[in-house]
Parts: sequence; C-alpha cells; structure tokens
Amino acid sequence: MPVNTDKTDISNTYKRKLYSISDLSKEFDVTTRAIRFYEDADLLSPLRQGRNRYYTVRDRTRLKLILRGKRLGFSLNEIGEMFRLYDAEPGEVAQLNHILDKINEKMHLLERQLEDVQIVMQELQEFRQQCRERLEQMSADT
Amino acid sequence: MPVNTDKTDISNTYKRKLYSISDLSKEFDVTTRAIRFYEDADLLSPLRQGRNRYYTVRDRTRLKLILRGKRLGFSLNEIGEMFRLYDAEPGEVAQLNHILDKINEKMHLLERQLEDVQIVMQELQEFRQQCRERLEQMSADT
DNA sequence: ATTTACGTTTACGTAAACGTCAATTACTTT
DNA sequence: AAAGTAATTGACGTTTACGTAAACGTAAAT
Repeated sequence: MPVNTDKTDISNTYKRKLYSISDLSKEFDVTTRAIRFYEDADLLSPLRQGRNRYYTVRDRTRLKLILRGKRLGFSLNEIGEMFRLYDAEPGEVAQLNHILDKINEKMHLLERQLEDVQIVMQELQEFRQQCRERLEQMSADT
Repeated sequence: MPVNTDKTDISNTYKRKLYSISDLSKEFDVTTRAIRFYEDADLLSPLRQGRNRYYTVRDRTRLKLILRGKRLGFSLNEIGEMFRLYDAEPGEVAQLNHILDKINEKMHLLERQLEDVQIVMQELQEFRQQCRERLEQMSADT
C-alpha cells in the first residue's frame, strides 16, 4: 500500500516507508479533507514532493493517535497539546515538572472517563437484560 | 437546595422534590443556557409554573446522564437516541429486537472506548515514568 | 419605592471540525 | 492527443453546542 515510485528523491531517502494521502484515508477511513485539516492544525507535517504530500510512518502513527484522541472526545487542540508535551525537549526541571503536571491532569480525566464508561456499560447491560426478559415473557404469552 | 415555596400548586404536587434551574446549574456546574439548550433538544422537559421552569428528580437524573454522555464524547443527538430507547414502550417483538440491536451497537462503541482509554492511560504512564527518570538523572548531575 | 436576585424569551454570534464545491496540475492509460 | 485518475489550493457552507447580550417579568430585601 505504501507509495513507491523509485525515481523520486523522497522515496529513496525514506525508502518504502511513505504513504500517500489516500493510502491513509483508506486505511483509517477518514477523508483527505480531514487529514489536510489536521495538518492545518499542526498535528501532522508530511513531506512534500512538489505540491504532493507524503506521509512517513511517524505521520501515520500520529494520525492513529489523533483518531484515538477524537474517539475519546478530545479536541484537536487538546491532542495538539499532548503532542507538544511528547515532543518537548525537557531542558529544565521546571519544564519537566510542568509536563508531569499536565500528564497527571490528563490521567485524572481518563480515570473519570474510565468510570463513566464502566457505569454506562453496566446500565446498558441491565437494560439489555430487561429487554430480554420482556422478550421471553412475550414468547410465553403465545 | 430544592425550591420550596409552599403556596404553589406545583410544589404541593411534587412536594420538596423540585429544583430551580440555578440549583441544577450550580450542582452540576453547567450554565443555565446549556440547561435550556438541552430542553430545546428535547432532552429535558421541566414542569412550568407560569414561565418558570421546575425540575423533578427525574430531570436531575437526566441531566446527570446528559453530562456523562457528553464526557464520553456522545453528541446530544446520540444521547437523545438513548433516552428514546429507554422510554420506548416496547409493544412488539420487532421493536424490542431493534432496541436490543441499538444497545449492542452502543456496547461495541463503549468497548472500543474502554480499550482506547486503557491504551492511552498506559502510554501516559510510560511517558510519566520517562519524565521521572529524566528528573532523577538531572538531580544526580548536580 | 427601588435595588437586587433570579428568571424568562428572542436573537445574533462563535469556535470547532470538517463538507463541498471549483478551478487547477500532473501523471497514466487508452 | 484525449481522457481518466489522483492530487492540489482556495474559499465558502454547515452542523453542533452553546455564549452573549438585550429587553423584560416577578419577588424578596433594603
């Protein structure tokens, strides 16, 4: 699936590890419009061969992270913030502590989300159970 | 905190179990604007005393469910759909089976979300660990 | 009697996250 | 050479979920 036209400089440099925008679009089932939008939001920065975009393995991973973040209800801004934390050169102690604070913040959010998911799943299970019992009752009423 | 002005019909009927819009606003930390918006979206239907809204325990529960749904990244429409499933009079077998399908659909979504949360939490833990190690290293470099 | 607090409706504004054209460019296939 | 396919850059449109006044009503407190 990766693009590989051997004559380009770019594919010699990053041999066999480049994806076109439609490769990623198909693989992850997002529109190319969305992918370009993520670039506008500085979440992706694909290579360029002329006007065309070529995505490295790292870009692909990032896209996967973006989509996972979105499924969790994070905004693109929040996702960007997490990326910047990851990429930050932690020069100073203060900087590192700041990053740790941010991580803990996100962790708290996720812990709450974990609770929420579990609660709703349990409620749905109970509701499903009720539906099934109702169904059995109805088939007994023949 | 519940509203209780004994002279109103409404509070005699639903004795001591009514909340004003600001009661709920404060308790759940949402704006009154948002609460009214949820009503517009048919997610809430408070009682009326003249022009004023009064919320029952059921409304309060619904609001809690709305906010939980939102934290999970559901749209108000999706939340509404779940409410309608809950409230549906399951007259026929076909109807019940349809509800069961919908429940299973939501369950799959939540299962995926559970995975996602766990993955991201693990990644964050690893990242946090790295930060801590880096910090220790730096304090060793004094 | 008039602030003050809380509520209402109406209506326009806005940020986020794309969708949807339209008008090109570039390569490939027929 | 013409047609098709996949990419590009604008640029405007759309939906969701409220925010933000404006203008008003009602009741309690000073």
